[in-house]
Amino acid sequence: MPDTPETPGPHEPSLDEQIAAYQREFRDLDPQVEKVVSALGRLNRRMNVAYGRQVAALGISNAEWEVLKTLVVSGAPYRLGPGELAKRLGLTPAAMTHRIDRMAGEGLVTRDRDENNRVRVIVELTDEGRTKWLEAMRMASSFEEDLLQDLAAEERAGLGEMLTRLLRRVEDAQPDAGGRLTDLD
Amino acid sequence: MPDTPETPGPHEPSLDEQIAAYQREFRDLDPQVEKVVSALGRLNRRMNVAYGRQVAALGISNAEWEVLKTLVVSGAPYRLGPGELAKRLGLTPAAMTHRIDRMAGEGLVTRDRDENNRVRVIVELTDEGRTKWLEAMRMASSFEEDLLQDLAAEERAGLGEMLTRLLRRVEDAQPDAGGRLTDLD
DNA sequence: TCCGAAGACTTCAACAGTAAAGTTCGAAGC
DNA sequence: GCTTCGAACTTTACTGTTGAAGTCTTCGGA
Repeated sequence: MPDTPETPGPHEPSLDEQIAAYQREFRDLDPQVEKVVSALGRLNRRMNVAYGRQVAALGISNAEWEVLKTLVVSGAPYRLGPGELAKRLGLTPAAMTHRIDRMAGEGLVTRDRDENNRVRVIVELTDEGRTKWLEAMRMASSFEEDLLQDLAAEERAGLGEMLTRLLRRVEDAQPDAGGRLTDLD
Repeated sequence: MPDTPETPGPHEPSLDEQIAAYQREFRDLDPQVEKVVSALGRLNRRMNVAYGRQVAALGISNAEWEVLKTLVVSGAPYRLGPGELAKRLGLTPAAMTHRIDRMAGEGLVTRDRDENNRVRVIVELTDEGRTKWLEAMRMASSFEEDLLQDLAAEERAGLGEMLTRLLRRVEDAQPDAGGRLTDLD
């Protein structure tokens, strides 16, 4: 026995190996379904690592980039309240408070009381924040185009269509799930 | 003016609205690419929420479920070291130590020193852990089949094939990214 | 007018994760 | 055989997130 007998296999399993292992333990598993789901999960994880690396070069974190994106999507004048931000980002209001603190300290956003309703707070993107978003977006979109390079135009269309169909299905199943990730019932 | 004038639009943007907003700020964006990427991200988030809800019913967290899955994939006798687990899960060894502590306390795994090499530690799935995995897997796979219900068999195949092609592309681009999520260069 | 309730954040304590330093055991050289 | 090096995990200090309690403002009724 030349190989280390006690070490099972210090070998990162491929997608197919993973699915085969599941099937050995759970006969009813549909390998085609599992392949889609597992590929989706792995792909997403790798992409987040890649995004993290890229935006780190701009001196921001993935978490901060998410806030910038949300404010940009809200459109000019790029203002949202902490509560609304928290809801869209899937965070608790407490976490949002802290994140805004940090980002305000870095000059990416401003935080002010709403003069019309002094209970509300307005978080607004600064010019610097908008610039960071643009730089991050440039890097991200070039990465994304590179990623999809091997897919023909009609494949991209089909892929986008199928994914949005799946998305619609989960959204219908859990109407509120745009909310907090921890909103577990 | 009946509507609140200062509130931009407390309205969760749809995928298409989001992409349209990006395009207003960044002309060079390819909407087809962005649609694929954004749908993928949203879908993944919703699915994680759904998984979290389901496994919570079994008294475990998503994080714990990931550990169970990794041990099951490793095959009988369901043993891996903390370091290997950490690498596969994208965690630091320190986080792994803590997570194993918790799971050992709950009886899902055991943690023992390797008698052949007392520097090493062996984490092994217990019967209870294996049962939990099976229950979680049952729920997950039925959720997943329901999710893919609207896709014809050939669509599922095409989707799986495209996703694995994308996965291969990111993996080639960052050969080590199976590692820690924070391994940002 | 005043009071009570609700809404929108913030604060606080506890928990999960990271980075870096510490510990322990095994292996390789002198 | 002793020592030094390195590998594998643990510990420590700090960051970010959660859940619950607290604060402040507004609104509606007595």
